[in-house]
Amino acid sequence: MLLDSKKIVFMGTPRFASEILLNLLEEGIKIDCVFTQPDKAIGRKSKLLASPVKEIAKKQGIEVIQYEKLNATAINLLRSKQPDLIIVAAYGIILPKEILDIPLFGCINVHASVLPEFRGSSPIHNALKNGRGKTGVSIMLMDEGVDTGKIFSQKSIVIPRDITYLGLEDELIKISNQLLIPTLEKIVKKELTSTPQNNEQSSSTRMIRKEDGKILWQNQNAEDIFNLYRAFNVWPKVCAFWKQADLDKRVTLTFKDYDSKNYSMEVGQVFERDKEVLIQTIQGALLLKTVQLEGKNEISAKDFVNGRPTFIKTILK
RNA sequence: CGCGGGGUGGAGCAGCUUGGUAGCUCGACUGGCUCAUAACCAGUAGGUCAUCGGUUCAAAUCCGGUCCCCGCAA
Repeated sequence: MLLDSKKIVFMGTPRFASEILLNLLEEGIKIDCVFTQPDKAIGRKSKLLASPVKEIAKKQGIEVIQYEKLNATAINLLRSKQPDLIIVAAYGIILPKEILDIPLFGCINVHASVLPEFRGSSPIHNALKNGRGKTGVSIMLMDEGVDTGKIFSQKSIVIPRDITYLGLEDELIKISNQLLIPTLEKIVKKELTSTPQNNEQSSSTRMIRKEDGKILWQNQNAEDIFNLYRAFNVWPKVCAFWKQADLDKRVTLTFKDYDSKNYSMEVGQVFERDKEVLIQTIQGALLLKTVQLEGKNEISAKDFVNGRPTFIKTILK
């Protein structure tokens, strides 16, 4: 394989990237070193947490390089490595032009959407949140814009209606892995042409914020909220507020499904039908699966209502 | 030492402020009713109240230490 003779650097941070890195290694591709974001202080004890990419690299004995941003030192370091190819997947740090110019075959990005749709940092979340029926992955040559480079190859899949973030991410990892090595081989053999993106059809996504998970009862219908749940199931999760003794307590919710029927209830009101716990929205009702009250564990809607019968009939905000 | 909530039969909660027989709903089991049931009726079992120590005639409850779970913030 021509790829074997190339010096490859990998850049990535979250699980989407680490699974791609792992697949490359399992397929016998040699990775010279890995760039990933610095360890982040996380949780109540502010423990430092290494990125999934770092975990994989460490296990495989690959050098790990961590910079907050790619400054002159980082650029010099990378230049000294003399890579032929840089593979980038969800790295989360902008690559300056000096970096893009280093490798002979360029910086190749694996992006989890069918570009030019959903450029930016949260393509998977946005495909779900917007209720898309299809999404996919794109492999492209990076340029100075955010996911604006010329496309080498793409593959799309159907999004099942009941899939949530983790499941969709798995599917996208799978097709990325199917697509990446053949694409790289063709790039190295110079057998592949790249096509520019149609900028007029582009859309962009930003980083997900904690408050994006808050349900807006007056603006979002049952389908919107269900899609929000599918997108943010892992993080930040969707939440609402339950007024108890004049205190607004945060409740984190998950749903089984939604019902497009309307019941004679107020928007945000909780009620029971056929042993299920439902919440009325401006259009349709949500079928509740689990509830987590702040400070407590996540439990099934049935158990929650059992211990707190006053939850029924209350109106969530 | 970032802020806060919590640990009570198998599950989810109440009781704690003002110490004095551990309670509710669900589940389990047994029996009954029923063509039948996830429904209904009657009954049974199941908890050293996270843990260690202190105060007290007496601690789930008050005080202190430890472990574990969770929300917020970063």
